[in-house]
Amino acid sequence: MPSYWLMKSEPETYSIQDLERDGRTMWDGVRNYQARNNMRKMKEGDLVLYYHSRQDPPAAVGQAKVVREAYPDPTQFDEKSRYFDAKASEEDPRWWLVDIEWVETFPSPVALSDIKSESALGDMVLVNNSRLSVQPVKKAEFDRVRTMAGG
DNA sequence: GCCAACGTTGGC
DNA sequence: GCCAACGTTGGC
Repeated sequence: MPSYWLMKSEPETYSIQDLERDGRTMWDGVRNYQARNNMRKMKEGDLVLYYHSRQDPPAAVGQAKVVREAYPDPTQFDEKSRYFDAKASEEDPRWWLVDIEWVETFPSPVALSDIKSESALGDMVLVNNSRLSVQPVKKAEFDRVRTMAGG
């Protein structure tokens, strides 16, 4: 049985349309331990709500699937990368990532305001800790958001 | 673009 | 190990 997650991205950086075009991507650049730890718990086949932050309105915009379990984020070793981390080494990586694959772009995105006004979604991490960029979601929450997205 | 909330760093 | 200073996130 898959687990469910929510991953945030600023659409200007990497949108659901970019993921749809690319098919799959490496979720690099996460530099928060809690978010990293969540990625390390992910299993192949887990499902992800794709969320656009810092857009108007912020919204859940689609669905993705974990296709490769956690491995070291190569950008932490790349001095030219903005994600370079001098304290990380190949022997002792700090940052991990997963690969995800596009599943669906929602026919109608579910705005944060709609999520907040849905009482069944009141316990979502999204509603209570707005900063965590990779977070667990309950199956019932995932299904509810999917239903609200129509189509 | 502002700024509150949160996370991290580093001096002590 | 505390906590002030700083940096980042992300809703508004």
